[in-house]
Amino acid sequence: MAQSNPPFMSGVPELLLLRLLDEQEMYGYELVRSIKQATDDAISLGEGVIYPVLHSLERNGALRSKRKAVSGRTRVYYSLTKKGRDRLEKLRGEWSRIQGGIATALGSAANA
Amino acid sequence: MAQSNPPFMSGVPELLLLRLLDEQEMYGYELVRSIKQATDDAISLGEGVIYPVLHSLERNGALRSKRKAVSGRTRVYYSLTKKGRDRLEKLRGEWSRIQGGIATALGSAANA
DNA sequence: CGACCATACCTTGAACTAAAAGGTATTTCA
DNA sequence: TGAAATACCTTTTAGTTCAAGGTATGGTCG
Repeated sequence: MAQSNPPFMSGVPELLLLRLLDEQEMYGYELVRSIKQATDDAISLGEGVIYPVLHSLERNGALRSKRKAVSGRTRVYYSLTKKGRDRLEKLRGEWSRIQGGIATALGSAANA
Repeated sequence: MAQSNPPFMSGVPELLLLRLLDEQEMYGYELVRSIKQATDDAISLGEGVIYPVLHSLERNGALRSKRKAVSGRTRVYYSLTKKGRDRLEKLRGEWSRIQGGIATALGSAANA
């Protein structure tokens, strides 16, 4: 019946986002720049990635949002819930696993 | 006109494959198991991924292939060309960059 | 011998993700 | 006033991976 697992290394945008929000609440537009900056320009995710992820995380109860009006503009600030912190730890673990696997393959790899 | 860059962390299957072939020539079916093993089961790529990558790398001149008949069965062994080794180094660098970026974001990240 | 599983190649189709671009609205600054 | 930046959001397109199917030979076990 062809139900597909997610690609083996997705979840990184979600991971970065949760990591940053775990430290301080932020709004979407801000996260776009923050991610770029926090990764030393290695990763740059557009709004077309960020907003959908924020919305889906909120739907799942991993994030909570509150609107703030700042100088006439509306910002939607997101912060982690308990569920969000759990999710962060889970993704962190998954990432460490695949990152480690790749490192092993690239490094010693051989001598087999 | 909407020409899209590849997703920010693709190229990993290609990287693993080149890395293994750099050490010894192998055939597709063998690579499927090798990748799983070399990454400590962290990454498991199916034949549907491996074969197309092999073919496209060969088309680009990064791999060279030779058929061998082993006990009545035909195997297609692949090995790296100069171009393939260059490509390997390039991908290695790219990977190190994004991997590093993520590590930075996950680690210190904050205290900002 | 017949059935079945492993080996070995390959392709197709569906699912999922990310990239790019477009759309609305307000503020700031030249 | 007019352009650029802020801030939200969605839609379209493209690209990758996953799952499964399709062919064929060889070995194993009842």
